[in-house]
Amino acid sequence: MQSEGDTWEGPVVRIKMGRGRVQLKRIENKINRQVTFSKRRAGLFKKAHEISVLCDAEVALVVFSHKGKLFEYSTDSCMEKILERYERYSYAERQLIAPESDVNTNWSMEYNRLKAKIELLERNQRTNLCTTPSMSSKERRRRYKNKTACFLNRSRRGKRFLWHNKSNGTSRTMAKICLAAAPQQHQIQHPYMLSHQPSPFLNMGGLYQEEDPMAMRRNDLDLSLEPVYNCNLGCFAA
Amino acid sequence: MQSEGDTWEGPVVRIKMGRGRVQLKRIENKINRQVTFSKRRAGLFKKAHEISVLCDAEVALVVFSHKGKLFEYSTDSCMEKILERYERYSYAERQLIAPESDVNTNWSMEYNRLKAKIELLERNQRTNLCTTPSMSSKERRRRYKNKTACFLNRSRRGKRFLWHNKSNGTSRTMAKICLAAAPQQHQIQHPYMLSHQPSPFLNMGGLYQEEDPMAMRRNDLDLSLEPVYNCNLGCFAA
DNA sequence: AACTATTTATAAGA
DNA sequence: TTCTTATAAATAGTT
Repeated sequence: MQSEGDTWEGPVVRIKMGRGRVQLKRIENKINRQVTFSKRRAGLFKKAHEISVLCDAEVALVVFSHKGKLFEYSTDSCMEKILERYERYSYAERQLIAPESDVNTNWSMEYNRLKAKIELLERNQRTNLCTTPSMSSKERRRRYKNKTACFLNRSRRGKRFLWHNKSNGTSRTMAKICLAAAPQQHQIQHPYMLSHQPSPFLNMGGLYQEEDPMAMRRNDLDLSLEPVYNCNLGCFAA
Repeated sequence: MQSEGDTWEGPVVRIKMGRGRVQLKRIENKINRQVTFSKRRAGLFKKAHEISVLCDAEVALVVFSHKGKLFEYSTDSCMEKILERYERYSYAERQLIAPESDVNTNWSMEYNRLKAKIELLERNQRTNLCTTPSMSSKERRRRYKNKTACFLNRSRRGKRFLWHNKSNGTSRTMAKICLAAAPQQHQIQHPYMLSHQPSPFLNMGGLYQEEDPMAMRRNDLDLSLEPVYNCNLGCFAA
């Protein structure tokens, strides 16, 4: 793309980077969009990592490409924990904002009761990781997932993950990895620094299309109440 | 901080930006850390927004400052939806990783039952926005917050959020807002572009301290496999 | 909050 | 994809 002369009036909707100029709007050219996505994604992840380290912040970053490929980054505390913390925060936030609203005390109480119960169940589940024989295949799979999740969580909780960069023969310690899963490829790569050297990991065929609108429903909000707001949520503690 | 001469060997752990040089490690000076956090956060959010627009990507970014203040950014599709999508991906992923596991069906069933119930209750809550008269002030505040969140979410889900930049008299269309909740302040601001013009929104007292060390644990390894593999995960669709 | 000296990020092009 | 390069953007240290 050639620059269109030297005029440059810069409303917020325009940005200029490197050579040429770009409008802050969707890049129509598929190839360019893909290239830009790769470059900027790497830059974004790098920035996320830097701020987390320099400023001791907790960061969770989720990116879905236009094609539905997932890329994620999170600080040591792990994605799930950060998202849980986020939910808790949002929850508390919402509560704070709407301090006067009273009507259904009953279901409100019940609501809390269920939450507390769920908290317990979740813990239990993490500990036992088991399912009953009468469950449906779907349910079974869900259980399975949970189990795996626990396993992963445990791994995450441990020391950092060591990844060997085969490209140059050196090994680097990376706290985070960027896992990209797509119809035709699945790779683990360093979201920053090593972003130019993706390491093939899994490669599976198949197409995934998000077609069921209900499938978009949230995993029930995972309002895991946890200790962070111990003062406010103490009542929910198991 | 003065540059220490002109030598510059750049291992991965070092970065140089602007004047001076910086090691990619926690900034010990509290003031500097805070300033750097603000600047980089603005930059990070801006980048996140840019990639989402330019590449038509869906982005969710959650940042907790060292002090526990929350900052968030998400594309139009809204944070909750993106996180839901993320959960689904991760879920399918885990399923793929650990396809064999099953044992406690009973509590498992109960667990799901409760979840479904909560789902309903949550919807109900969003509709009614009420609290019981017997709740503590803290609890009341939490309810309140919830209410506002709902409002915000609704705004987000609708067309873009219009924000008037009073500084220059022009109005800009911003899809996202940055919601910062903290002990001493609560504000909504544009995470990018307008990051230097925070708009006071709410200001509430209260102290929030992240004291639980476990809450800081990291996740390393987020092996999210995602639904991209419909062949494998189609069965998980609701 | 501004101001810059510099470095980093990146759009094109190869 | 990956590298190179010209330039714009980001930002550390200052004011």
